[in-house]
Amino acid sequence: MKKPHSLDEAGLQRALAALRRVVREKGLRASSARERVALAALRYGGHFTVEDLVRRSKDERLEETHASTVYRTLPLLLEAGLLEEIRVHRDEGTFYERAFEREHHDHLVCVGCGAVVEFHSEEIEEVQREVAVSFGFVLTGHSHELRGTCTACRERGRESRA
Amino acid sequence: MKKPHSLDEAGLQRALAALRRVVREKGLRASSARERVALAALRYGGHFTVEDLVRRSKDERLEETHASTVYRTLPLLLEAGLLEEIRVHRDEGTFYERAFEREHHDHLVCVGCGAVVEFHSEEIEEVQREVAVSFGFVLTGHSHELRGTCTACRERGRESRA
DNA sequence: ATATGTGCAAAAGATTTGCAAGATC
DNA sequence: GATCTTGCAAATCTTTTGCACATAT
Repeated sequence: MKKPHSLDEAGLQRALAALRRVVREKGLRASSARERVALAALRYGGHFTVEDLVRRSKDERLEETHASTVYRTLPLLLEAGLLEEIRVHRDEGTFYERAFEREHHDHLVCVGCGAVVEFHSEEIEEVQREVAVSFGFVLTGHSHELRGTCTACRERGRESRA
Repeated sequence: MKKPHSLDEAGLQRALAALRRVVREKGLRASSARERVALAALRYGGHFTVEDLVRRSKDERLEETHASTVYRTLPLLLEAGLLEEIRVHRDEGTFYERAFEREHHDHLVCVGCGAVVEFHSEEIEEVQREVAVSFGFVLTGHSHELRGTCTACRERGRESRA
């Protein structure tokens, strides 16, 4: 269970700067609620939902940010490259994870116990680019999730069948 | 725009047989509603939603199958290998496509116009298996979607910026 | 006969939207 | 001051569930 090292203070500032840049480009205005959500998201260790952000977006005065505001802010955070949407986790809703200043990775999920492993394959990334080019596309992103059963779950299966 | 050739009558029968096998294995019973949904799905050319299946699941007497029944049937169709769930298409809901007797493929989507291209890379499939093995997993499935901008959309962008 | 399947309505979730009040440029 | 933002409530949408009746084994 590798814990993703979090951004330090300087990293947070760079991330906020990236957000402000996008906000400015779009002719929008600075707002503290938006930055509260961004900080909550950037500080989050693993995968999180909108609900999680609502709860953790409290500031010193314990002001929460409403869910609708979080929903309105998310597209900006994605566009600024602070977060990525992920589709791991079975039923439950939509999850996100930090993308800013973090190496890209995809996920391998156990359909038995839900364990999630991160992986990265430069070979796959390369083939993806080739595929895109061959169809005249310029890649802007991708999502790639592998599903399978982990060793532990296969053992468990064997027992219960015995 | 390559149209996926559809299953012929014999193929439909093989698919229904696969469904019946799963149904029997689970100790469930034969039902015509389930087969109506299966047929509607198998006959569908491209990508479709639950709503689409409801509309097209009419039989000779124009009996529709209720959405709740479609929802209850889908897991069986997936398990029987008749369909696959896909995550292409931006906002809109969940889509499915036929998987039975059809070569596996993934999708490349244009974020500008929504065009969807199917691709297949044996090299990627191979690396996926290697990755899974390296983490002690046995693969049961995956979803892989590339996003980018197609040639036409890039041209359009250039014009409007001009 | 008994257990499963289906239609229908209601419930449950997640996300979006309209609006009045508050913040920013 | 004009315009963007936010909180809040209500509206939407998709999917799930409870139940009474229909159907299959």
